[in-house]
This record gives sequence, structure tokens and C-alpha cells, in this order.
Amino acid sequence: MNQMHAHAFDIGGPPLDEPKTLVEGAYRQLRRDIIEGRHPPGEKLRVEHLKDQYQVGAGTLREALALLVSDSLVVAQGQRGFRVSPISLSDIEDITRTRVLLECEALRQSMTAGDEAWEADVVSAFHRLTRAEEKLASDVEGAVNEWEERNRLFHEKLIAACPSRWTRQFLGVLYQQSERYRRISVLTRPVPRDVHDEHEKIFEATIARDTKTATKLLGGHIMRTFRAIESLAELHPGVFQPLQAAAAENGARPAVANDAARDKS
Amino acid sequence: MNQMHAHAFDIGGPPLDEPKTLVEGAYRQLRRDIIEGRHPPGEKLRVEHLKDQYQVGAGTLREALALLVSDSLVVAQGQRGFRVSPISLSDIEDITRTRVLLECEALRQSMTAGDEAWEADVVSAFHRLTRAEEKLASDVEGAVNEWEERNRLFHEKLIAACPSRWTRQFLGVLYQQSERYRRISVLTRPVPRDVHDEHEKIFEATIARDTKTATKLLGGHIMRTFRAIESLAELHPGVFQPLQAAAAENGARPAVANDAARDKS
DNA sequence: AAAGCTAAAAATCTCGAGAAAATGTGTTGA
DNA sequence: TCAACACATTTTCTCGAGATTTTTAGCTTT
Repeated sequence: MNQMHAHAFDIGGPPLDEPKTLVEGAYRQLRRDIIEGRHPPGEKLRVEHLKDQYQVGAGTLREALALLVSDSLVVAQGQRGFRVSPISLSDIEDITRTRVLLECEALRQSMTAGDEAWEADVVSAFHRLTRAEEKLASDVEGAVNEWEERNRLFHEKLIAACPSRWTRQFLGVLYQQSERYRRISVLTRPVPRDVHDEHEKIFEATIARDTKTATKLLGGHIMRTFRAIESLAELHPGVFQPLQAAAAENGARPAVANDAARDKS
Repeated sequence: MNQMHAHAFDIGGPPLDEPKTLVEGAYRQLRRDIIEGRHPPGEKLRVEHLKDQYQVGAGTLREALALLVSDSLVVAQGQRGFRVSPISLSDIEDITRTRVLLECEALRQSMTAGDEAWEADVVSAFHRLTRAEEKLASDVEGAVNEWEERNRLFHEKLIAACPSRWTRQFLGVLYQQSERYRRISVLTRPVPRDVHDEHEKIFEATIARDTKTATKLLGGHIMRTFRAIESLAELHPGVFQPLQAAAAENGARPAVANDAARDKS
């Protein structure tokens, strides 16, 4: 059955199925806008404004927002409406560590249970990711979105043979979260380190069925992504923290670094 | 209007406060009704019927159902309404294994980071659980609900000092799921094995800060609960499986326990 | 009888308006 | 200057009714 609500790992990038309902359409658009940072963390999501923007009734948008709570992308506060889930550096670290724990275990199980068809999918996904990384290096317009998509698919295919649906579901949620802050950091500086080499080594170890090496590399890879964000946050203090509290009023540009210090006085 | 239950310890969730909105009220009541099996797995949740039962408008109930998707207790199928998440034996095993992985890791971290206040909370929660287990043995009316509540709190307190909010959140979801099928199985047969002894040994190892022993015992404890369900499902074939597909038509009595028992005679 | 088509019934999905609550603003008084 | 109160605006929350889709039931045909 085509589940209306699905997490990141469940839905393929190109919309294979059109949204069957307005609620689902609004849900998908909103999810995309949140993940890609058009609705920054902490922003208040006013139904009255958003219903015009997304061309649906108030009740419909409300339901879409309620569905987004499933992905932990939106939080609902009693009589005070909805807002985008806040992000802090410690939260990002938590997301990363939990992801390492689950994704390494999932890869281990996937490598144990995976058959030839799975292997072929992994090869294919790695190939596509490689091509996207080449385009990214050439600084082609719009290559970032494609790279994000293929990076997600590569990670997804790696663990696709893991028999635990719950593990995959949780990883889907965590991946969405990490994509959110990765996108934010990209706004400041493009990816500097050699991710392709990391991906390649993970890929080779996986195909060689070297479980120990593959999980170790994958864990290091995820952790290193976080370290990059971390050092970036130190260079630009208040890139993440303010977004949590400041809560851009109505789509206001995140007036990030300035306000942080003034709060104390 | 609002709360019709008379029990003192009504709502198990973290918030002791009253629901601030009708949506939240319907959400909590529905969640309770699903977990306790009044809406069995797979049942279709018709808004038109439920809005009368829960005394709210259609849109309100719809939003409450959307919120329940967050807990993976309800699934939404585009243009075909909502239904209670199905359960199968393999799903239960998945829930159990994932729970073991996460809960053991959480306990390890909790035991490492926990201070005296945490220790005191664990002692208190264990004491309460012990009392509830005594009542359960005496076959006191309504003791099951109290035991469930305190069992949940004991497990929750054990990992309360784990610094990972995401791990705790995922465990909350998994625990709700496991409570759901545990309740179903209780309809057929009361808990036979000596859970108190298991709890006591876990408790002692935790307080003694014997990480290795504590996590090993906890893992075995959770796994053993599943084994009990599993053997029960073998004795009464079709206790869980049918609930997935059969999907009681319109609030039809699932006739779980009765049919299963009759099968044997 | 089984399969296929048509019409009625039920359920889902959607919107706009109105009541309740929260937020913002201005005024008054110490 | 600051605090407190009252009022006005915004926003959330809620319901009922109408349009679209799915499901069911009955009827015809092979």
C-alpha cells in the first residue's frame, strides 16, 4: 500500500507517486522547506500565514503540521501553535552519536544478510554518488541538491538489507535531522574535506564484506561530518545556538551572530 | 466533556497537567485506547464514528490521529483514512531487538553519568514496582494498570541519566509498542515467570554500578519477555497475525482471547 | 455460479467562519 | 524610568457543511 506518510529513507527522491491529497502535498512541501532551511530551526509556524503560502485551508495545513511532528521536524505547543524544531550544537552531537550507533549496527546486519541484488544496488548508488561528486567539484549549478539526494540514497542502500524495519525508520528520522543542519552549514562554507575518498573506502569494504572495517569507516565518516560542523560553529559563534531561541519572527533572515552577546545585558 | 475516567493515576505520560486543548485530549485518550487494546492492531479508525465517541469535531479528531502517527501507533493511507498500526510476530521481534540494542546502550551511559539524585530515583522507582508486584500477586483488582505504569517508570528511571535525548525518545516509542502487545498477551494469560527476581537483579547490578552485568541482565530481561510472547503465539496460533490482516471491520470485537482459547479445546 | 458493470451509500477530504486564547500596544500612576 | 492595567489585534482552536473519492450492493451477462 502506498503509505501517505513516510520517512526520509522510505521515499525515493523523484516523487514516484503524486500526492493523493492536499494534506500530503502540504506535508511534503513543508518538510522540504524545513529540511532545506527555508523555515529555519525555531521559527514560529503561523497557520494563518502558511495557509496562503501553501494554498490550502487552515485545517488542512494544521493536519500537515501534525504529521510533521512524526519526523521531529515540528513541535506542537499546547495553545501556542507550532514551530520548527530547534537545533543546538549538543543536539547535533546527540543526533550524530545515535546515528553512529544505529547505522553501524544496521550496516553490519545488512552486510550479513545482503544478497547479490543488494550488492548491485550498492554499486549503482555509489556510482551515481561519484558522478554527483564530480559535478559538485565542477561547481555546476544545482549540483548540491543532486548530491544531497544521492548521498542519502547511498547511505540508504548500504543498510537496505538490514532486516530491522524499526532501525531503518529511526535512521530515516536521524538522517533528515542531520541533513537539516548540514544544509545550514553549507550556506556558510562548501564542503572542504575529501568526502569522496571516505565514501569510496566505505564502499570497497562493504563489497569486500569486511564488516569490521566497513562499520569502523562508516562511524568515522559520520562523526567527521559532525566535527566539521562543530569547528565551523566555533569559527562562527551563534550559527546554530541563536536559531533555537531567537526564533525568527516571520520568515525573518536569521540575524544570527549579533544578538547572542546582547542577551546577557 | 473531558475526563471520564475515575482513576487517580490516570495518564501515564510525562505531563501531569490537564490537556490544554481538545486535540490533545482526544490524542491522549486515543493513545491510551490503542495501547490498552480497545482499538486492536489493524482496526480501521473511521473519523465519522470516532468523532461521536470522543465528543469532538471531525477536523479535531483528524488532527489527533495525525499526531498519533508520531508514535507509530496509527498509519495514514492517503485517501483511505487512518488505521491502527498492525502488529506481527516478526515486528514484535524487531521491536524487541532494537529495544535491547538501544536500552542496553542507554543504561550503560546512564550508569556512567548518573549522580546521587538519579540513584535515589531508581531506588524509589524499584520500591514502587516491588509493591505493585506484590499487589499483582495478590490478584488485586486493577493492579495490572498500576503495575504497567510502575514497570514503565522503572525502566524509564534506569536510563534517565543517559544524556542522549534521541535515544530516550526512540526508546519511548518502542516501549509504547511493546506495552501494546504485552497488554494483548495478558488477555490470554497472566505473567507466569518471576519478573520480580529479574527486576531485582537488574536493580542491584545498576546500583552497584556493575555496567557489564546490568546491561546483560537487562538485555536478557527484555528478550525473555519477547520469548514469552513468542511461545504464547505458538500455543495459540493466530493471536497476533490475524490482527494484522483481519482488521476488525467496524469496532467488531476482535475476540482475541476467546477464539484462541477455544482453538485448543 | 463467477465475473463485470452501474448506482447507491459511506467515508474521506476540504474549506470558511466563529469562539477562545495569546500577544502586542498604549495609557496611567508611582 | 519602570510597573501594572486595560484594550486591540493577532493567532490558535474548533465546528459544521459541501465536494470528491472509495466502498458496497445489486443487477446483468457469459
